Amino acid sequence: MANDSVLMPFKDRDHAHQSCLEKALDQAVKNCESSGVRLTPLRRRVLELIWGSHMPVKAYDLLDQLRDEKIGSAPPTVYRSLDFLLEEGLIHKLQSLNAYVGCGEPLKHHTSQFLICRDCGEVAEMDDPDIQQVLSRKAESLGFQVLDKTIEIQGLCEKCIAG
Amino acid sequence: MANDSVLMPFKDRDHAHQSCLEKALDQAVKNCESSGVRLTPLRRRVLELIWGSHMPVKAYDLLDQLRDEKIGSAPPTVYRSLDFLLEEGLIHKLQSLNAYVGCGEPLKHHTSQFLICRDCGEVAEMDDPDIQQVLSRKAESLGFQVLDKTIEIQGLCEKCIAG
DNA sequence: AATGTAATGTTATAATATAACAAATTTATC
DNA sequence: GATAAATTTGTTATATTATAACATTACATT
Ligand SMILES: [Zn+2]
Ligand SMILES: [Zn+2]
Ligand SMILES: [Zn+2]
Ligand SMILES: [Zn+2]
Repeated sequence: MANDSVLMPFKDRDHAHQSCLEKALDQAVKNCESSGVRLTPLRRRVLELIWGSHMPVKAYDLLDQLRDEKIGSAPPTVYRSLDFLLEEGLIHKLQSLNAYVGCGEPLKHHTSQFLICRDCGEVAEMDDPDIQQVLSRKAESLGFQVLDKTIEIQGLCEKCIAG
Repeated sequence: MANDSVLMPFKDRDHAHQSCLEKALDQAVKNCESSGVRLTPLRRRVLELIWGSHMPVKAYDLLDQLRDEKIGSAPPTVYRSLDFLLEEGLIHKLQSLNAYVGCGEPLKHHTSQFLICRDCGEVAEMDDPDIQQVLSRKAESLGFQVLDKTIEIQGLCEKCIAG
């Protein structure tokens, strides 16, 4: 079973996360250069903080961390950065958690489907053509024009089931 | 194409909504009787207010209406009723809107997929086996145990496209 | 350097939701 | 029916998530 559709799988706790972080930042730099937008130090730092793990991060937790570092200080600081990163497709918002995760494939804009583990809190990101197709077909058959999709599956990841 | 999977389609503005409301309340009474739980006047009224239309309703709008009627008065009043109605499967929460809609098929608990029109604000509810299956299969192929699904498609309904 | 635009700072407030405890109501038991 | 237990609702306070409005700073263009 080819799983190209999994953009960001569940990760082992001891995986080399530094490379996830570096890859994400490299891609963000490229992405912003080619879009002609500015990945300022603040925006870059917010992205780094979000990529601190594969768990969704809350806006006010980001704010606390920024305050510790004497960067920014008020909600608009972090929400503006989040808006920027969302618009550039560098992060996603999980509507069912009011939290944010780094995008596993930021080079092209796309919609995703998320698997959210209720035990370990990690998130996996997919962009599965079969899922997209069945939803698109269904909407089309009802004369509905799709503009955006929110698809978030909550449950238990393989490792947490294994115990 | 048989569309049993559509539990609550988009409705014409001039449809006989009274019958939607009565059906929903009748089913709620039956549902609660068979579950041995109490559909108190407050809970019943909140359900009625939610069924005032096919548009999602916000918690604080419900609270304002209850205050006008001198029923309840504080956030916990409405949130408790919402929790009750959610647990009984009589309403659903739309995570992408922080708003609530009546369930189109409350006699059995189920997950749904929602189509949300950004123009008219109406919501259609589906429980489509093809959608459920493709998601379940995908999750299963990744060793993920599904506990809950959030599937909300935003776009334009047929009538709004027609203009 | 002067000007215009974009980004960030700052203060205040809006919108959504829950905690904790008291009072009232309903149900169960004697 | 009186009493006790459990459920529901009331009440006050607070937590959490997000935006509005306007001032200041940094950057880019001329
Ligand atoms: Zn990693
Ligand atoms: Zn897990
Ligand atoms: Zn109706
Ligand atoms: Zn519409």
